[in-house]
Amino acid sequence: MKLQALSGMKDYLGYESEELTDLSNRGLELFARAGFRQIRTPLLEEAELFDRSLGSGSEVVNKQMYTVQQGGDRLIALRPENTAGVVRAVNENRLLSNRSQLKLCYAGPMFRHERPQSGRLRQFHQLGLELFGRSDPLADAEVIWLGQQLLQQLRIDNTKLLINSIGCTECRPDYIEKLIDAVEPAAEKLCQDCQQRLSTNPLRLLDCKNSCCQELYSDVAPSIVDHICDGCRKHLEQLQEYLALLGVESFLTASLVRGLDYYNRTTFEFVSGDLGQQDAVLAGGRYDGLVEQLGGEACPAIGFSAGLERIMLLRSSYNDPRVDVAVDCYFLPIGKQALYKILPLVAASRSDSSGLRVELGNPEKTVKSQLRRANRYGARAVLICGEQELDKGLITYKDMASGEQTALDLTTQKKFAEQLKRLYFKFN
RNA sequence: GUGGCCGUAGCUCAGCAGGCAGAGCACUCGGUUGUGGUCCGAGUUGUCGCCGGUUCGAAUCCGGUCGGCCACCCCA
Repeated sequence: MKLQALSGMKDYLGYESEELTDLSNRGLELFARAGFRQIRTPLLEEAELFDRSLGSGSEVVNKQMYTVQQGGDRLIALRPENTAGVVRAVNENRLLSNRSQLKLCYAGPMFRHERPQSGRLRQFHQLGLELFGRSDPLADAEVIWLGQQLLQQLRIDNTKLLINSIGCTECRPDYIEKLIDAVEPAAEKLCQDCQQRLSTNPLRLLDCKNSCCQELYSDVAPSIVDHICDGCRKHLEQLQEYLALLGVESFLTASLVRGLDYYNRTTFEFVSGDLGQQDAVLAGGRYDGLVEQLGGEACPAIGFSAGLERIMLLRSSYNDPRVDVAVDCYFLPIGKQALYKILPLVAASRSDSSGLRVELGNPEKTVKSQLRRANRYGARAVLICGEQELDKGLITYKDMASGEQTALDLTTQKKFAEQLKRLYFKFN
């Protein structure tokens, strides 16, 4: 059988890999300016960590984790998301002792075993941040503002910010009860999935994509924002005020219910109409109970993460940046003697401070074919060395755009480098 | 996990009521001395995704499998 990448796993070639690195770096830099320090946690964690944080009933934990049985009954898992791991690390390294606030950011691969689609891979990359120790809506506003800044700086426009509050442990159970009461009488009209949800995860009824269900809910289902407690409502209202103040436009969306159990109060999602069904580019929410739930001192927190592959999809649909990087100087030796002369110059030109991209030809090939290749590489300058040059201690500088040729003195390397630079910048 | 469409040269694809595997682009070389792009000429490239079945004969029909795209589910 032919060897090939696993389903849903992708090779990032050339430009794609470079862009992935570049996007991560630009994001982390933006976060750093807002005081976030980097954290890099292991790709593997105990599976229990995700059971206890995301919720053992959640789709991600139930069906999408890559797990490995290790030793006796120890089950380990490739991380399907990063918040749980970060919280584990915060607790384990006691990062919250002696401080009231902690800001962390990260970028790296996540793994979910689901059916691949555009914008959905089994190994994908997320860029995100977590802010610990702040329960005030100003923290939410700052975090959401950073999300918006990130998208803006990466030239992702046409996104829409959806926000919602899913209440807290005090008020959510009451709401869920009311929701069930309202929907249950009509249970027979619901789709299969919703009938299931009614018993397993009633909140998720709200974001069913079936239009029949949606119609029913808009008729009978109470809106969650009308039923959250005073504290939660004030939090939401204050957040909306701050967002307005920051110039961040948001749309209150009662159906925005996220799939991970740890969220409370604020949830938000930046969605794009240009991504097909996988429309969330950047999403997150508040998770005030998680730190304690995973064994730490109680500590409120909020965070988000962005899907880098989805960002790349959006960028390529707006502009087509797939241009191969051109070579600056192509060294062209004619014969082995010339190679001996040229090789040290190539080495020097690649390592000096000029930053020039340098390519070396093949001394066995004809001048014609080497020049062809130099041209294909987009070389701006070619440095030719053959018998004629060797005799005189010279090297020929050829500017590819004009075809103009100049002789450079080869007597000392330093002198050569200076001349090369001068000529190169004269022509470019 | 469920369903629909797809898989032929490095790339984009044609060929498919069963009869020698194709085109464009790309690539290599050449168009007399050591000069690219444009032009002209020549040439190379295949496990037709894989395994099996039907058949005298399968890229073509059938079954399975792997991979891709899309939708559901769910999510970044």
